[in-house]
Amino acid sequence: MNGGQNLSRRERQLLDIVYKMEQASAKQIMEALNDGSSYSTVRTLLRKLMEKGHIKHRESGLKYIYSPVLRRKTASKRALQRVVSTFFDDSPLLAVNSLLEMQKGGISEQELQEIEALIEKKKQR
Amino acid sequence: MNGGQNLSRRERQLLDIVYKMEQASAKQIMEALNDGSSYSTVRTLLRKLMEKGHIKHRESGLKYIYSPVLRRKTASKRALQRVVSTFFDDSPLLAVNSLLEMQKGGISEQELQEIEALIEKKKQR
DNA sequence: CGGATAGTGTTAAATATTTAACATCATGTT
DNA sequence: AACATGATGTTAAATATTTAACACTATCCG
Repeated sequence: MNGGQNLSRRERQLLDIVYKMEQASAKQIMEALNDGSSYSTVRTLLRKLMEKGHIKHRESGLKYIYSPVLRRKTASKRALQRVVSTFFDDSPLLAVNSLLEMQKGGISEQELQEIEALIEKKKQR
Repeated sequence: MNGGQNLSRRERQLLDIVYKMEQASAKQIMEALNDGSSYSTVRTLLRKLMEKGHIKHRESGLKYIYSPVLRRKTASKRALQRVVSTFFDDSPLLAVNSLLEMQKGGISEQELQEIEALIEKKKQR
């Protein structure tokens, strides 16, 4: 059996959906998956994610609404850290550079200015 | 059997190491893993990554040196895209913000200026 | 009530992953 | 030559993942 931290491929996939949606029922998650997975399958995976402590659920009427245990901010930092470590030699700068170049949902003039404002703010500390 | 794209947990772990190191022998990868995995185990995983088309090898004397098939830049963009999509509502701006706050290997005054320079450059297009 | 519907709980078979043993082959050394 | 060394090639057992069937429970509706 598996201690608790590592996630299988499918578990990771489901967990990412839960993070993305913030809150979702098993059915919504099944729909988000959008492969042919059965409802049973999805629920089995959700149960395992619960057992491993990655998600929790609350009852909403009859059904469960699932949500992540870690705050999104915490999880996102870890995810970014991993990418920065793997692909950018641990340099957030290089990662920022790559983000600036990102096509899809590219960064607008306006957003560039917001980033500059963030930087100015950060400099002052 | 598995078509070719999806990576198991362990395969992903190995592939990340290969991306990080750019080039490595099976032995180096085994050392980088730094759990008790046997040499055989590592090689089996490398073979699967080859079969799936994620890495290639060249012969160096007697042994193989493994390296990624995708250019690091391509792979890193995909990885960032995934994180931005999962955790930042598809907003690179929010991701940049998070990177600026990153503790480990924090961004120096100097680097902040470099980022500003990048932004200026980008604005001019 | 009685049946349809929409959910959960449990369990087990099918499949994939993970691990590593064992065989082999080339090279350098005594 | 004979042996140790350091690598690869092949194969199979152990384990984990993945899938889904089936049983069950509550609510809604005619």
